[in-house]
Amino acid sequence: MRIGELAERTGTSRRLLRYYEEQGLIIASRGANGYRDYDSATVDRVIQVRGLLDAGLPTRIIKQILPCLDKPRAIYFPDATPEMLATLEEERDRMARRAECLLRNRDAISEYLDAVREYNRV
Amino acid sequence: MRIGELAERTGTSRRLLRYYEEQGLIIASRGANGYRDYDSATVDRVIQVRGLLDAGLPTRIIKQILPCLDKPRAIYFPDATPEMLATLEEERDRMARRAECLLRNRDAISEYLDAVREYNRV
DNA sequence: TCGAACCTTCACATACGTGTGAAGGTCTAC
DNA sequence: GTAGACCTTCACACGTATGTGAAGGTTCGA
Repeated sequence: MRIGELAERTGTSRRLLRYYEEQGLIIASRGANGYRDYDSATVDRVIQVRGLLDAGLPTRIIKQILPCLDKPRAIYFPDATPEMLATLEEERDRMARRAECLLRNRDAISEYLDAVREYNRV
Repeated sequence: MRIGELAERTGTSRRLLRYYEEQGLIIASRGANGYRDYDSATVDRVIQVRGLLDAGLPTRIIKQILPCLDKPRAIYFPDATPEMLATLEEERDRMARRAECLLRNRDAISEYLDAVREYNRV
């Protein structure tokens, strides 16, 4: 698949797809003419990357957690240094805290909306 | 409380506290000398704002959801226009999606870490 | 064979959160 | 009264994710 199709299927501009590649978040092989050629699994990968970016993670961190997300495990574990594992744990906890924060505030909004609806009903 | 104390109690630079005020996220009264004077509740407010910023929300959105977060309700509901309510619902759902994404990826990281530990144990 | 629609790289631009420093006013303690 | 610690506004700068456009090569259908 070429970049135009990937862009359409992920709702992402070509510019950003090239940027994600530059940041090491996706990879593309090249045809004889230099055009990028994407594996169909890249669609899910891009969607996942966008979700994480939208959740506030910078590309630098996303790149670090991507190896965890491949199923089945493509990476052989000996590659994982203790520092990498520590970073991952830290980042995992950070994500949990972010999620908690979001859910707490989501609940507050819901509660507020309920109160407003109640008010308007009377 | 003046800006220095608030900065220390929230772990936030003075520069950012002024920025948050400029963005309408916190308010400060002014002493006769022009110094900002903060209510003690501002500490929690700043911490909440930082959590939301860290979770990827821009100040523009945070400003919109802040009225939901005051307890007890300081805002009288008639102020809430239908458009505001729609925006809030939308943003609430967006936050839920972000949280989901984070939790899903947190789980994937945990799983990966478990697998690595298992590998290293053998 | 020509034009449209795709692709390439390169580069400049913007919004946003944040850092930093200048130039100057205020307060407190010695 | 002066030194130091606080405050003020203003402005320039940076990193990151993104937009946009130029200049040019490729592919494909009429």
